[in-house]
Amino acid sequence: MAVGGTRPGGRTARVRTAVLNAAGDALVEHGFDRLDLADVARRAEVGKTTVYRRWGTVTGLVADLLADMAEQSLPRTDNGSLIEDLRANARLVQRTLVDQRQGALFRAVIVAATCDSRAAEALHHFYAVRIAEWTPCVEQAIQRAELPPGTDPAEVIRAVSAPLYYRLLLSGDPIDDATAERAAQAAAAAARAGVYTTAGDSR
Amino acid sequence: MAVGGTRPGGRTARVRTAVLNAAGDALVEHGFDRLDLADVARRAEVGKTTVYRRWGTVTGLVADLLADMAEQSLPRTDNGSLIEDLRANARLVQRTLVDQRQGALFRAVIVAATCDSRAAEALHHFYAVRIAEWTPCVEQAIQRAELPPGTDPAEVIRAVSAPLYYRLLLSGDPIDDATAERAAQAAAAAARAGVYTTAGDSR
DNA sequence: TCATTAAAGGGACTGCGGTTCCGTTAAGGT
DNA sequence: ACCTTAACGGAACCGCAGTCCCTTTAATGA
Repeated sequence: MAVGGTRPGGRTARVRTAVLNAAGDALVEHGFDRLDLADVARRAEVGKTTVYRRWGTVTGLVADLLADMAEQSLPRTDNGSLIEDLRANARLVQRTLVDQRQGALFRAVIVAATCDSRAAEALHHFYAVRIAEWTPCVEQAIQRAELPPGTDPAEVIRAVSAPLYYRLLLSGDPIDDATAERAAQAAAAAARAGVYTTAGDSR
Repeated sequence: MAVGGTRPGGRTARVRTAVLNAAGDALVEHGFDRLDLADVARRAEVGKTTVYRRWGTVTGLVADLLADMAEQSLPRTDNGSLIEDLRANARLVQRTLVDQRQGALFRAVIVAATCDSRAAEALHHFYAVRIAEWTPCVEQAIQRAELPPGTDPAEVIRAVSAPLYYRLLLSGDPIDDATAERAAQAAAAAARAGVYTTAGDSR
């Protein structure tokens, strides 16, 4: 007999992906604040009760959606030099944010994080992982003596993304190729100048 | 007789400030998604109907709140050198975002902008004005030959804020003095390296 | 001071997001 | 193949955010 234990079998998994996809669609169409769980259930061809039981709230659902997105992260490519690596990273982020669907999802997920602590935790984890994936390229640059020793790798990677997100969320300016290029160049210039060394400030 | 025309007299203005203050309090306490207009009305000691009639939606109210915030912007100080000016700017933004009330308000306003086009417009205008206030310090730096000619002033100022907002919204890392200092130094280093020149890239 | 009329107030009403209850389906162990 | 039970589904139900309607207040001009 089947005593205790969770049941991650076929149906449950199928429902989860269906609901997560539907939630993504609904978010892209209506945005975070107009998200109706009953509508998600309808799109997923799933009982409304199921959605409420398993996810409960909009932020809970979005948090799970984020966890799902985190699983399918593409590995970074090695491009030989710091600036090439940072450029590749900037382009990747740019493409993601500009993409109709992905951009809307990111906006929704960020919004959810400001409202709900679980979503916030998921988001912070997501970015911690993403950043960690790219830190090796900075470490390599330090070994190549492209950057001063003691440079904080994570800070360099974050510096590449920051201007792009600034445009996405605050200024509304387009996130074009030139923006990505500038973001990569700026991070590289600041890093070379020793701004991100943990020890101290070297002008 | 009083024919036509709006009536911006005492009571109306009094109601507006009362509601805006109450909305701010409620936002700080509950956050954007838990904002209830009836609750705002209660706090403002104003009829629920009035709030719905004049602002209609949560995003509408937040948009007006932002417009109100835009009016009371403090003028920038002149600190003699580029790095000192950027440092002052970074500190100002840092203080604002760290402040319990202001930080929550900014988060709410940014969230509203992702949901509602009017709020988005208000937000973009707000930052355009804020940025414009600080561009003179970059222009002065160009004249002093601290920066290469052709440097885009707005881009430099945005570069200072971007890492701070990144922490506020995405990573959740603390926005401390060191962060502000690094933001100012990084923007200055990138600008000196010619990253923000419109002409082209001077590595 | 008085007439006029924006604008605010109060309270009943309603549509819908979210919950509850209970019957049905299928995963998975034996 | 069969039994057990986690998980899903349908539908009635409920409370409250948002609307409507009508009354009251006070800003403004003559």
